[in-house]
Amino acid sequence: MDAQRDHTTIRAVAARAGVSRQTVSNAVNSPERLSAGTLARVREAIEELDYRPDAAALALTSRRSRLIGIRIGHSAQRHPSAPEELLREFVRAAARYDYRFVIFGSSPTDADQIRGYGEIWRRRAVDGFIISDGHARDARPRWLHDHKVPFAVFGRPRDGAGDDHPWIDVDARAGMRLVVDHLVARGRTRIAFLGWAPDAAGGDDRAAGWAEAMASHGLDADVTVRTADDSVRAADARVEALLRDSRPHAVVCASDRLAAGVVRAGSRLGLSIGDDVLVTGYDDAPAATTTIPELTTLREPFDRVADFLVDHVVHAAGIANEAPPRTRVVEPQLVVRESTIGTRA
Amino acid sequence: MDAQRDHTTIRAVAARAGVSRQTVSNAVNSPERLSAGTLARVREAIEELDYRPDAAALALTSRRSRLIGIRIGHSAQRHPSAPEELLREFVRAAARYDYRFVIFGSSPTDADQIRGYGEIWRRRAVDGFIISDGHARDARPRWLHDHKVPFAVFGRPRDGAGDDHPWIDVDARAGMRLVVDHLVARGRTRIAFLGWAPDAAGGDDRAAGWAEAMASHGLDADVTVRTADDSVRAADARVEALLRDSRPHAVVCASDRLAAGVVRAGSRLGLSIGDDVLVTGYDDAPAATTTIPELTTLREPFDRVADFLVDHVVHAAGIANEAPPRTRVVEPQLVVRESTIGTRA
DNA sequence: CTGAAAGCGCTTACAG
DNA sequence: CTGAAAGCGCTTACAG
Repeated sequence: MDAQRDHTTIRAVAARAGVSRQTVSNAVNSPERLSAGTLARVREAIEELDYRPDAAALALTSRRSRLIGIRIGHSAQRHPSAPEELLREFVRAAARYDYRFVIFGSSPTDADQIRGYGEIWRRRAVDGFIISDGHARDARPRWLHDHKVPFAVFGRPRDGAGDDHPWIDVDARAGMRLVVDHLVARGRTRIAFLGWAPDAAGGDDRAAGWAEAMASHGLDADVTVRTADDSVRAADARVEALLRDSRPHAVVCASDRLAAGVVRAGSRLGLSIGDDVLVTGYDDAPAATTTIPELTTLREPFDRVADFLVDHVVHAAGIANEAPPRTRVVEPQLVVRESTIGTRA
Repeated sequence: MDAQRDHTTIRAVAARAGVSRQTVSNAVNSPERLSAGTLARVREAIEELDYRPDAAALALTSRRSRLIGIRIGHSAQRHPSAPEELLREFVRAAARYDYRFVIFGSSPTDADQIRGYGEIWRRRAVDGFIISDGHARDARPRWLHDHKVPFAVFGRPRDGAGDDHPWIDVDARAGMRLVVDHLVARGRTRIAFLGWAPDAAGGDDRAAGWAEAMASHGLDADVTVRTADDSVRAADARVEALLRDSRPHAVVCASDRLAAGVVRAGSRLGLSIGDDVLVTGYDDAPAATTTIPELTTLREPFDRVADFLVDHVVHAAGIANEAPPRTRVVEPQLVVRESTIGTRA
């Protein structure tokens, strides 16, 4: 049962090398203090015994767990709080500092999550948190800030909330401009928008971006439909009348799942998606490549997002690294597929 | 920078309650040893100061991190090593014991992963591991077993590998029987199978299960197609000839993505999926509900899988809980959707 | 350059 | 019932 018995400790290495424990510690942390001979001897012992410093002891003395906390589960918005692809980038980014991620669950409400942060923080089980699903009227940043917990947020503060914490966001407006420009270049002018019910979440930037881009081309931005949730089924049901009555040349969607619903509804109505009507998604989620035709969409640069967020938390935890700027906005990338250029292209 | 300064320690609680530090420890761990009065006083102090024992100190004295390691990323098979839904269940299951998960990355090769396990284990950064993507000729269980690391595997050992470690698996054969029975009940007899190239991964059980179920109905199991990878595109390309030449009544697929490819190809050929030809998937992944029509599929009981695996690791780490049986096989559940009953149903 | 001392925050025996 | 002692595995000053 007690599988933890036979770990090599610093004591064993010291005995093997014929030095004191402090000298072994110095060999690991301040090798320049040792004579070449001693250093070589200690290193050999470390090698032979395959010694690694104990994580708990290290955390206790350094007051640093080398762990970052992140919640997984549904978010207050319609997306998972941390899609797998993003999680993967977090792990990669943290590994640059020999940090790892601890995942925990909780309900999507801010209050429950704050309780969770508090519980973990009081135990000093992590060095900080990343909030991967920042939203409007978000109570979490303030709490973390007030409690002096290192953290950084994916998603900009809204409703005039202060910029008193680090955040990074994707410029959805710039993304929507790419989309609309692309559709206009394909000769479409009657371009509708399908989004979620307004609620100050990220979706509103997507809607606003579409409207702005339309205006910049001198086009009317008056055909808009909203669904209650981010589901294929809801989009399908909600968009059918639009497709039939307004006869748009293209439908710009706030997500790939919504776009998949448009593809469904359009196909059922006998429209050729990518020819009769162009459809675009957002996120480059798995749904973008399971439809017929595949979806033109916008991909967020998760790698840069993860680097930024991890850099901040690690820095706030006292690890020496270049202090990143307090905030940053990055642009999504247009991924062109059949849903806007047709299958015969 | 040093945000970690103002944590409440056991010393502060002791001072506040006017007792020694051990007495505070006893109040937390062995309350029955204290007199009612002292206990109340200590508890009040804990409450007022919002004290929680330090995780690192606890880990150091108890030799238990209350952390389980799991790798995320691509697997040697065609699936992600731990889809988000499964990860969520892991987190829930671990929380029952006040355990959490640490995630780390690595390439999909066994050798790299073993290196990773070793690195983490030597530091005693976790109490054990869960392998969520056990496969044939899997070198990881042996290594972990030989090094006395607590672990449990999702996926049964193959190639006559010993049952010397805990594992749980989903009975794909039983699942395929449900699928074939369902199709036969819908009056179909010419039932084809679309799977992956044989490679001793889990996919082979799915193929074998289909063949067995066919035989049990006295049906020929001779129409089979294999793709190189688990992609919609590959399935689409690969299945077109089958659909055209063999004219099956139904296509049973080894995954939802493959099934989505069949839906694509079938629709392009003018076949009505769910009527002319029935299609089934496997996994109840997001892809299952983004196709038109939505896919009948098999869902694996991730909740029971997670409970089993966590119970084992936690038990091996010395936490008192009921020792689960060494191995277990659970059955998937048939989820019937339009792809086998038509949209007019 | 190397090691004896003290301490990180806690727990487990063990006296009193 | 309560507290003084020793220790978990390490590191950081600080003597020598």
